[in-house]
Amino acid sequence: MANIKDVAKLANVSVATVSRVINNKGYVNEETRKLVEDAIKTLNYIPNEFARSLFKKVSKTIGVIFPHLINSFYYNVLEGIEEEAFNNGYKVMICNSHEDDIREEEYIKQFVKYNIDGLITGSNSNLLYKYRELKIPIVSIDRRIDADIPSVTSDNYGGGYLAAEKLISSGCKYLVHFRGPSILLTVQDRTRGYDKCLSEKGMFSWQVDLDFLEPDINIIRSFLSVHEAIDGVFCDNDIIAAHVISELHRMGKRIPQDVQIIGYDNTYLAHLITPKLSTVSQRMFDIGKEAMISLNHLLSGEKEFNFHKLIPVDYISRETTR
Amino acid sequence: MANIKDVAKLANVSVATVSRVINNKGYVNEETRKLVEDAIKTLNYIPNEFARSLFKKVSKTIGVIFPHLINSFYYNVLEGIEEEAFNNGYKVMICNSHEDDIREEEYIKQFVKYNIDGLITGSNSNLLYKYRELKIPIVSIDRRIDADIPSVTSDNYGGGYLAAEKLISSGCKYLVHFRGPSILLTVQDRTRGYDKCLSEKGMFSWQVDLDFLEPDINIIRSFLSVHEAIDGVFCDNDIIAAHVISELHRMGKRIPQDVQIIGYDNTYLAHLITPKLSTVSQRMFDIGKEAMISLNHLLSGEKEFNFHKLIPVDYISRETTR
DNA sequence: TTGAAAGCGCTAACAT
DNA sequence: ATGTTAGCGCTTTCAA
Repeated sequence: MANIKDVAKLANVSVATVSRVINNKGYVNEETRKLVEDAIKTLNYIPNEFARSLFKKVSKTIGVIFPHLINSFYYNVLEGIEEEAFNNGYKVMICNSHEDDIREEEYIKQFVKYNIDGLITGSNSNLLYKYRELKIPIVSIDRRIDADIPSVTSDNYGGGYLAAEKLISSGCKYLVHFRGPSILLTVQDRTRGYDKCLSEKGMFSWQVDLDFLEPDINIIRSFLSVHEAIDGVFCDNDIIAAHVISELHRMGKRIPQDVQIIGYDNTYLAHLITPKLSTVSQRMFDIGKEAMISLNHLLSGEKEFNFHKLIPVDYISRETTR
Repeated sequence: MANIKDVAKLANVSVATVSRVINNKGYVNEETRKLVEDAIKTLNYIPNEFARSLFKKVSKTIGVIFPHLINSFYYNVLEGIEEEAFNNGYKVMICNSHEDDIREEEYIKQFVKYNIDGLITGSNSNLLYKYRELKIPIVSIDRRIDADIPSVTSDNYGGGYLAAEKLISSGCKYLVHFRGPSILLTVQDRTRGYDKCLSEKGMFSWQVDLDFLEPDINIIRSFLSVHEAIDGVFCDNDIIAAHVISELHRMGKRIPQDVQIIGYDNTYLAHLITPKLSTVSQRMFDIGKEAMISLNHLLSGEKEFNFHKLIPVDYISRETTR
């Protein structure tokens, strides 16, 4: 692998000149530039980023901390981050914390070793103080850690509100919210939005906690059998909604005539099941992209931007609502 | 951020000694070691990996090239890679090529800038010669690039064979294979395995190409309406299988009495739809893990290992087969 | 057992 | 417009 000295020798100039050419900085004669560029080409020279970073103390790398990858939300967000990072010359180093603080700390150490310039975190941990020690710009996803740390959040409150509104305006009287684990902030926000709309309309709804990935079908079944009158269901993801639908089928209910259902996430599941699922869609790619845009602002010293971005959700009307 | 000099000063030793301590290399008195370790702790010192890499010419980083992230196969594999990499002190830098050669080349450049130690590629591009120029160990996923490049492949041939065998042994006579795009190697392999079993049993099957993510329902519908006798269907993923099932429902066919169906991938979709889908399951996490294990062998100079790993598939029997 | 010093590849004063 | 050189933080010979 050729280095800057080799190039300088071949082009018959000093390393400083080569440096000027590759960084497009300082005066350099057009002819010498040509000479250097030719040398670079023939030697297939690519500057060593380590040497550069060692001096400049920036790495053009950002770290991303996520609790999992196996979850459509995170890898879609990751795509958005990666896209925007790439366009700005940043590399992405991923940390999969597995919700494990020890592991996350280990990763944070890696991050300082590699001098990452910035951090995007979607972790649920309480390692904020560790993040701060890094003394680098941080952006938080789906959670407002602190007023001075920019965040990008999906409008969960709005999503909950929207779902309630749709259900009520299309005539539902007896509602249930099959939600995710209520320890999660996102779930709490959706519940608040949902409840807000309910109280505005003077309505009531049951709330049932379920696991996101493997919801307990027996809970759904027994709830539905006890509450025969239910005619409106809001589910915190499409998986739960799919289970509810198959349960209602078993019970001989017609959808959407007897019961209307709204899911969340608009996964491919939504248009696969019969009837096709009406659902609230999160703009995951945008969330990632916006997070990286915020980070970029921080990185370039810009202070005037929307510090706490709320990414809207979209309601996708299909066949499970009237 | 403290550096090695600060530590040396505080411990009243030379930087060389500190280096010996942090690398556990060379002679160092137990007492001095204690001194140094204390200094490291009080200063919260973490060695700068750039300076280290600059000298040692290894980065403890590997690159991963994937065509997408938005695809359960890739992010599950990524989890496996990440897990094993982390356990061996390697960081993962991801490259999302978007099936775009230009973009992939750009990333390869990034990789050399950062001196990555090894590469795992799941790309479908023809940039092998570019990879080779990197002069670093490479492992290929789901594709055997070349005899001298270790690969980790899911047993697609076996999966196809297995599906045919199950269908035939449970009495199917008129078969169809709704497969993915036949340009894909994985699809070709499954088809070969499937056909092999068929020819052994003296049977025949139709082959229909479909898109993996958004299969054209009209193609499925028209095929099924023309070929009324079909009683066995092998689908190259669960999404296609789900569409086939809803189509068969529409036609008034009973599953599995009239028609039996086998999917592929064992996504959560499989146990969500009614009836629950019998399917072929790929060990995605293992594929990633094994790829990193192979890379690790290469990285540590070991030459004696299984160069071309075939990861078995599992048949998951559910309600769409007899 | 420890320290001094050269050097990894690059950048940026400073000098010319 | 170009070259000389110190130094980024670390590792490793070599000498003591």
